[in-house]
Amino acid sequence: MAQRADEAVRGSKGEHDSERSRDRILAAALEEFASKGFEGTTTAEIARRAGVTQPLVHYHFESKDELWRTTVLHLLDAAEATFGGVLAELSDLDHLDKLKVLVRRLVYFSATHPEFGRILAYEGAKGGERLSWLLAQQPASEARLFVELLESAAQEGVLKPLPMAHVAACIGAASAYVFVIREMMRTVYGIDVDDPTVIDAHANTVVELFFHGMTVEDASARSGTKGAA
Amino acid sequence: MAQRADEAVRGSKGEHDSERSRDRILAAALEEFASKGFEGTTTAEIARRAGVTQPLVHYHFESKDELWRTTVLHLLDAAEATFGGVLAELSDLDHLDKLKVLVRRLVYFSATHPEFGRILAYEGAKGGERLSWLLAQQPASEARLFVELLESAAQEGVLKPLPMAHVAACIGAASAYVFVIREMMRTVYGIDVDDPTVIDAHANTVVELFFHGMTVEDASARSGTKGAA
DNA sequence: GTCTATAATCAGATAGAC
DNA sequence: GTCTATCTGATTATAGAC
Repeated sequence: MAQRADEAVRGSKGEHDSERSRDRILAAALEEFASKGFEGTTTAEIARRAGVTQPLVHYHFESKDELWRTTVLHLLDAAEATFGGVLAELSDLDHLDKLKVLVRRLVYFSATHPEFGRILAYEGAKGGERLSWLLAQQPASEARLFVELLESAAQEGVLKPLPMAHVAACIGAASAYVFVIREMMRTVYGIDVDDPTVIDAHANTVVELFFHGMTVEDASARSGTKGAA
Repeated sequence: MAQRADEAVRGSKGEHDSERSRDRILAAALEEFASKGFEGTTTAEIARRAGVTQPLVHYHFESKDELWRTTVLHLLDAAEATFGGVLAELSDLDHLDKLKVLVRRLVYFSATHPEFGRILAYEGAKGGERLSWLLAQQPASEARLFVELLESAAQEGVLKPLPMAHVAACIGAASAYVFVIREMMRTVYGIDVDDPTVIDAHANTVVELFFHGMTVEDASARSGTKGAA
């Protein structure tokens, strides 16, 4: 289902010996682009991180721009693997339960691929050709389904009539942000967002917040909303 | 209340004629640093934007690093002007109403100073000296008061017992994100986040979401189940 | 205070040996 | 497939004229 980011499917396992260097460059590029943005990233630093020389980057990927696109395609593949077909799988659930599963999956994806949120924030702020290209890719445009699901749920009466583009942006932001600003969470709160316990706590918190709010609403005050510690 | 970002208070109005160039450089630097990050920004582009020559940037500000710090101090001054002493002003309100006012003010600040969210996301992801410096400034450390207020409210029983560092991060992210990714909101949803109507809608949405949730909670539900459009 | 000119370094990309 | 060497242009910063 996912579009392959690279050129072709290898015939067998280690067919080309140097697959390793290429992959290492790609992994290094992901880190660099996510932490310094496109303009702030240098191919020399990517090469250093990957343990190869700078010209090798240009051998495996024509240009810095092409390397960025390949990097983003890999991220979109991962997103597709996480979200592709999820609505079909969940067709038995009602809208509210579908949404809860999706939100939990979004938190999990953000935790395991914080680079995606970083790159999206970086390019989404700036605009330009790279953003247009990114948004034109299939998995990105499928994100609209999330908004549509929210709108369906509202029409059904299980969600309040809110501007769902805003709601979707809020959920996306709240799900991803603590993982995007990893270093800041560590410095300010001493929280390690790579800790599975923390990821779980965040998922629970996000679901509770967006579905029921943080206010203790009523008289019959429910005690434990689970998971929060 | 705010610490002055610049070196001194001018004696009178146009004392030094060229205040204008300096200010234009600072404004240009804000745009550039926010949209391309520190590493991706060049002093030449800042100069071009400000309509001056590149060496003038170094005349008014020693180095690129120093220019970045001055830029951030101006942002922190604006934050201080928006939030400084707000808790004192609101001392008559109960915790819940205080929080609602703060959240609305946060949305408003994020809308009028989207550069702050961008720079914070950029540096917060990367870590390093600039982030440490930023977090050590007064207005940044005062942000902890927000978490403390959340915790007080929870102890009082008006908020659910949730991990408030996560809650604060979620609120901050949801408040700021749509303004951070301005270009993406325009491209994907056709929403102009500079429109005062949109800012208002976002504030209302954020308050509703975080305080009461998006679910229609109650018993007197409509069982509609109309066709899921 | 602002400019032109320029130094010194760094960036992306290519050529060619192995 | 990977390296060394290198070209060209950009980038930060300084020097010095006006």
